[in-house]
Parts: sequence; C-alpha cells; structure tokens
Amino acid sequence: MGKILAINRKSYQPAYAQIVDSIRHQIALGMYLPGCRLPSESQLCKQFQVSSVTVRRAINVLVNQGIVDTSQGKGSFVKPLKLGNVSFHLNELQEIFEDNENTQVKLVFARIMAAEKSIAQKLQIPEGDRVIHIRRLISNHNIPLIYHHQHMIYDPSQPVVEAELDLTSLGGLFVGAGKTNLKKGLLNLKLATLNEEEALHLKGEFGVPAFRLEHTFFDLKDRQVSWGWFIFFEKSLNFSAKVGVWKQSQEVDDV
Amino acid sequence: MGKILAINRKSYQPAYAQIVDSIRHQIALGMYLPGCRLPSESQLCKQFQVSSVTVRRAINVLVNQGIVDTSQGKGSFVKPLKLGNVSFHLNELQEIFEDNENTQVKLVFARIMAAEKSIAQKLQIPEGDRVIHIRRLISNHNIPLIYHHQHMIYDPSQPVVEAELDLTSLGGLFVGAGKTNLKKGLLNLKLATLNEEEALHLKGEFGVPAFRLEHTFFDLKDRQVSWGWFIFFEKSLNFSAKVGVWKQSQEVDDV
DNA sequence: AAGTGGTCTAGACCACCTA
DNA sequence: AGGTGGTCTAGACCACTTT
Repeated sequence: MGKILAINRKSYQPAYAQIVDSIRHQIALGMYLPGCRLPSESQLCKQFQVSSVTVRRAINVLVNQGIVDTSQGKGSFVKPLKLGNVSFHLNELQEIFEDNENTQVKLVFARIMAAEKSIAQKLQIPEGDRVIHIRRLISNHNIPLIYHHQHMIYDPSQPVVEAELDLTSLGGLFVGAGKTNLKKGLLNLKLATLNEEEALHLKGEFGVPAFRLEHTFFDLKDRQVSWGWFIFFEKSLNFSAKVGVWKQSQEVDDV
Repeated sequence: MGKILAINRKSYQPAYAQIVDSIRHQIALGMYLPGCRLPSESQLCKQFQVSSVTVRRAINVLVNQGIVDTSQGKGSFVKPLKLGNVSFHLNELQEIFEDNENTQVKLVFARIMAAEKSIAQKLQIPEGDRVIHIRRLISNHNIPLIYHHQHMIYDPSQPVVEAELDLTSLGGLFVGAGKTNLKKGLLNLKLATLNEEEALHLKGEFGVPAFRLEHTFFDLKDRQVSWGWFIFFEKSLNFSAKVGVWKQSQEVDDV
C-alpha cells in the first residue's frame, strides 16, 4: 500500500492538487463509500500538514468535480453517482473546427432576403426585414460532416455581422479565436431527418435520423444576431460523457 | 451608471461573489470586451478593498464559468464565446426521476438469460454467462416518456445488483438518493428510430427518430455491472445549453 | 527590475448543527 | 459548548513575462 498521507513540497503539483488526488484515489478505492463523511477539515489539516485554506481549496475542487457535497455544520460527504450530474460537451465539434489543416468550409448558398414569419420571429425582427441566409458544408479530410444553416440580421455596420460575412471562414464564432462581440448564445439539441438537400451534401440517405443543433447568438446589447442550426449524424460526431470517479488525477480543474 | 465598486460587507453575499457579479456585469455591458485584459489582481484588491486571496477566488470562479482565462505573468483576459465550451445537462431527465409523486415506472419485461455475444462484450463477461434483462417504461402524469433497456450481471451477492433488483423502482442509481456502490459511468448519446415495441409503449410511431442514451456503469472494483439505454424522443425531453455571459448573478458556483 | 498570476500560511470570525 | 463548514486577511514566496 502506502498511499500519500503527506504532501510532497517539492512536487511540481501544488499541495491542494495533491490533496484532491489523494482523496479522489481513496474514494475510487472504496475507502470512502458514497454517502460517507470525509474527515473534517481540521483533521485533514493535521493529516496533510497544511493550512485550513489549502484543505478548503481541495474540497472545493472536489465539490466542483461533483464528487463531494458539503453541508455547513455537518461535514463533507461523498456524493453518490447521479445521472443529473452528467454533462455532454461539444468537444468533437470544437476539434473539427480547430483542425484548420483538414477542415474545409464550402459556401453552398448565400442570399439576402426578406425575413419570413418564422425567421423574423426567431430573430425578433419585423417580418419582411432583410436577413442573410447562408448554408455551408463543413468537411474534414474531404468527408462531409456537418451542414449549416444560418440566418443573420442584415446590418453590415454591426461588427458581428461584418465578421461573419467572411462566408467561407468559420469566423471567430465557433473557434473563439476572434474577438467576436457576441455576448451569449443559446443552444438546443434536437432530432431531425435529413431532407433531400442535406442528404445530398452529407452523402447520407434521405430520411435518415440526425442531430440538429440549433443556435441563437446575441450581441453585447442582447440583440439576437443570428439563428440557425447544424445538422449531422451520429457517424460524424458523437456525444459521450462520464460520471463519477474516473482516474485519480484528471488535471485538477482549478478552484 | 453607478455600478458597485466597493464591497458591501453587510450583504448576505460573500465578498468574492460580489466581485464575480461586478466583473460579470461589466463584461455583459461591454465594458470589458472579449480578448481584453482585466485589471490586475493588485488593482482589483485596491478597487474592492479586499485581500489578494479574495480577488483570486473571484477570478477563479470566473475561470470556472468559462468567462475568463488567466495566464501567468500576463494577466486575466475576457474569453471570447466558444462553442466548445457548451455543455448539455440531463437536468430534465433528473427532474422526471425526482418527481416521485407523478412518475411511474412500469416493469415491462424481466428475465434471466444467457448473454448473447453483443451483451457479453459490453459487460466484459464470457458469452453465455447469465445476465438479467430488464425493460421498463417510465411515465410522468401517465404520459409515457422513456423506455429503458438494461442488462445486468447476474450476481445477487453484489450489492449493486441487489439494489437494482427492486425492479420497479429506479434505484438510487438515477436519483443518487441511495448509497449505490457504483463508482463511475459512461454515457453515450446516440440516434435511433423507434422499433415496434418501443413505439407501442411510447405511443409514438414506428420509425420515428429518437434519442438513445446508452449507459455503462462500473462498480468500485471497476467491473462493468450494467449496460443499457434509455430511448425517448424530442417531445419528451430536450437538451438545451447556454454559453457566454447571461445574467450577472447566477449563483456563483463556488471556487 | 517590475509587474502579473499562483500558492500558501496562521489565525481570526461567523453561521450552522448536534449534543 | 464544541465541532463543522465558509469566509477573510496581510503578508510572504515563487514562476513567468515584459520592459
């Protein structure tokens, strides 16, 4: 055995991170079972020979990681696995966009048109106002992965719109590289089946089920700037997530 | 104007949370644009009249919230919106399971059988070993929402299995109420179309696209205990997420 | 050399819970 | 009353980056 009970001051790893690892490890081994109380902070202070602030920090990290729950006056407890804690990330999507070398964006359609009722509603503008409608195909290694529809308010004086007008780039929008003046976004993951146009571009079959990721972006003044969706199927992109305690050291997030 | 530049010591809100709110607010207003540097820690200390530790804590919260990035020796910067930061949660699923009053779980099928190849593979057991196969229908307010398939290793001596053998309950498994001895889980969100059986129970149409949430759970010894999936469609459950800066005060997560 | 983030301490005070 | 988590300080030291 011989699990770290003291902190290695010479380690490149800060003390609080070592404590996090140590506790994670003990939970993973079943030494602290779900629902059980962890040693109190003052006990941990003695055990690890660190100040209370450092112990607190470690515990906060564990709380952030969803592994531990604290309750004032009672103690800190190992949290049982909970499905509601799961979160899915769009890392894969992100990676595609970041892989500049091998990712191409092809502009399939671009037109300025009067907003139909449904679009006007989504963008919170009067029906008939001019909007830019764009459709793009995103491929990686020449394999078509994602089809993108986007409707934007037509106002070239707005910096956001201007940035997006580089139609074949992805803009800072999706990679976060640029200094987009977008403040916030709302995403919605839905189901769809490929229509003929999409099936054609994605080289899928008509009627095949697909993910449809809808997005609405807002500028700094909380105005809706764009609305659209990405469509792709399971082969291209998958959503996976982990819950509970995996390995003992997963890059202590922070505090 | 008139935004809090000093901390209210009498507030129920801790100082670090007030700083978080203040900075969030300024980012939201566009006073700090994406990519811009925030005032240095020492400046913030003076501005808010707090110690460096308190400022650091506030900044760490902002980093956790994905709004700010720090870089040693350089400074702290407002992070541009990034799609990759989005995360989808299963809160809605969670809520259904927690709504005990109105949620019913109906056992549709339960049998002990020899593991087929595919199942054996998923559970990492020899083909032919006995597994429990369960199918359940989860309804809320008598509206069928989710259909659940689950395959479990047959070993009643294992506490996890024993707990799950209360077939019509959801076990602590999904609500986190119990002291399940599960250590970790792996989830996968996929696409499917309803088969006849599922369509029947969910009162949907055959062939309609649906979400399929696959799960694998592991016990404390890293053994795979169960494998299965939830199937449901968009009407029943939706996935939404936010990115960027929403309101100024969203329950400062922690540190 | 000066500025910036990152870590840590020893001790203080508070609010809450269990006796 | 005594234990537990939660917050905060004033100052220290380190590592990194810029000038």
